[in-house]
Amino acid sequence: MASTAQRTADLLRRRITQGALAPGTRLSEEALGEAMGVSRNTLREAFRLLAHDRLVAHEPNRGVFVRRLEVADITDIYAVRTTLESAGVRASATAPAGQLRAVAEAVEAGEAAADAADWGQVGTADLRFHQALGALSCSSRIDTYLAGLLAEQRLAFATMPSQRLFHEPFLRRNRTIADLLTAGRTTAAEDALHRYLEDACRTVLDALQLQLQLQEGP
Amino acid sequence: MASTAQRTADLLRRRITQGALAPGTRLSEEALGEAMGVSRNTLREAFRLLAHDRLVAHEPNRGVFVRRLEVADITDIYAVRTTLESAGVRASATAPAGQLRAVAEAVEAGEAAADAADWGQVGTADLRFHQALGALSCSSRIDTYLAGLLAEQRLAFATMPSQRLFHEPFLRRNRTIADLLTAGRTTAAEDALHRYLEDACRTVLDALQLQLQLQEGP
DNA sequence: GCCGAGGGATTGTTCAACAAAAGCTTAGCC
DNA sequence: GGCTAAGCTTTTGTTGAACAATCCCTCGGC
Repeated sequence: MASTAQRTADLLRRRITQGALAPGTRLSEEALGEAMGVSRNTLREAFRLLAHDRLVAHEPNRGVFVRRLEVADITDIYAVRTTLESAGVRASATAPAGQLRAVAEAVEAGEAAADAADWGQVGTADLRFHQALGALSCSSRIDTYLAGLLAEQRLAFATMPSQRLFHEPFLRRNRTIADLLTAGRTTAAEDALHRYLEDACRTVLDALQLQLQLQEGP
Repeated sequence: MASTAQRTADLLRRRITQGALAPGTRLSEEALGEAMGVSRNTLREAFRLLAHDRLVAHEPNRGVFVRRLEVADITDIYAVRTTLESAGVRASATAPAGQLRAVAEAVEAGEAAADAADWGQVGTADLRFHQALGALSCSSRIDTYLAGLLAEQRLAFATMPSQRLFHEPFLRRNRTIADLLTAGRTTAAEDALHRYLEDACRTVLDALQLQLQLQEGP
C-alpha cells in the first residue's frame, strides 16, 4: 500500500487538478491536517510532493498555496511541451508499435468522450494524447517531465470558462496529427503539432488574461 | 536563511556529487540525523528533496540509498540531454547575447581549470557549459530539468577512475561548439553536439560496465 | 496619514512514542 | 544437512505535542 503521505498528496492533487481547490487557495497545515485525518508532519511531506510537481507553491514561513499560473508559466509550459513532444514525433520512426497505438487510442478515447459530451473526459484524453506523443521518445525522464507539465497544465484547464469550447476544436487536430504519424509523415506531423501548440497556447493565454482583467475590475 | 531541511539536503548533495558517499550507501535516518544534528523529521524532508533530484532512491519501508546509476539511466540521461541541449542550440539565434556569453565563459573557465590541472573544476565547468547550452532556450523549466540531469550525471563522474582522462578530450570539443555558435553556424554546432554527447555517453557506459565487471569478479 | 510596538496566528523544527514492515536469528522438522 | 517458519531486532512510517521563529495585523503614538 502506498504511504499515507503519498495518498494524501494524490487526493490533494485530484482536488487541485479538478478545480475543487482554486488557484491561490491557502492550504493551512492545521486545518487541512484535521480535515484529512493526518498529522501535520505527514501533510508537510505531501506538500513537498505537490510542490515538486509545481501544483502548489511553498512560500517559506507563509505556507503553501495552490499554484496560480502566470503568463510566463503558460508560455514556458507550451515552449517545453513543444520541445518534448516534437522530439517524440521525430522519434516515432524508431518507436515500438505499441507506443504508436497508444497515441491512436488516446485520440479515439477523446472522440468517444466528445460523443458522450463528457468534456472533462475529453480533457483527460487530450492530455493522454500528448503524453503518448512524448512517450514516443522512449525516455522515462521525458515521460516524467511531460506528466508534470500536463498536471500543471490542468491548473489552467480547471479555470477555463467552458471546457467544451476549449477542447472541441482540438479533437480534430489530434486526429490529424495521429493520422500523419501512422502514415509515417513525421515532418508534416511535427508541423501540425507546432501549429496546434501555438494556437492552444494563445487560447489559454487569452482566457487567462480575461480572467486577470475580471479580477482587477472590482 | 534557507531552512534546515534545505541546508541538510545541500550538504548531502555535495557529499554525494563529490563521491564522499558512494552509490548504494544506505542513509540511515537515525545515524545521519544524529551525525548532522537534525531531527529525523527534518532529515526526511531533506531526503525528499534529494529523491526529487534522483540523487537518492527511496525504497518504502527499507530506507533511502545513494542512487546507483544503471546502464538504462546513463543512456536515458544522455538522450534527454541531447534533446534539451539541441533545442537550446537551435534557439541560439533568438537568445539574448548574455546567454551566448555565458556559454563562452564556461568554456574559458574549463580551459583555465585545465591549465591549473584542477580536473574537478574542469568537470564543474563542463557541466556549466552544458547548462548554458540548455539555457539558450530561455525556459526556466528546461533549466531546472537540465540542472537535475547534470547533478545526476555527477553520480557517474564521481565514480570515474580518472577525471583527467575523462574530461580532457572534451575541452577542445566544447570550444569548437562554442565557436560554431558564436559564428552563427547553429546546424554545424548541433551536429558537433550530437557527436559529442554520443561519444561521452559511450565513454561513461564503458567505464560503468568495467566497474560492474570488477564488482562481480570477487 | 505614517510609523513602530505588540500580540496573535502560522509555520519551522525538535522530541518522544508507538505501529508497521523488513531482515535476521533460531528453533524445529524432514 | 538443509529447509521452513516463528520470533526477535532493527528501521522506517506516522502521530501528537511542544517550543522557537517568523509573519501579519492591529493598535497606539506622533
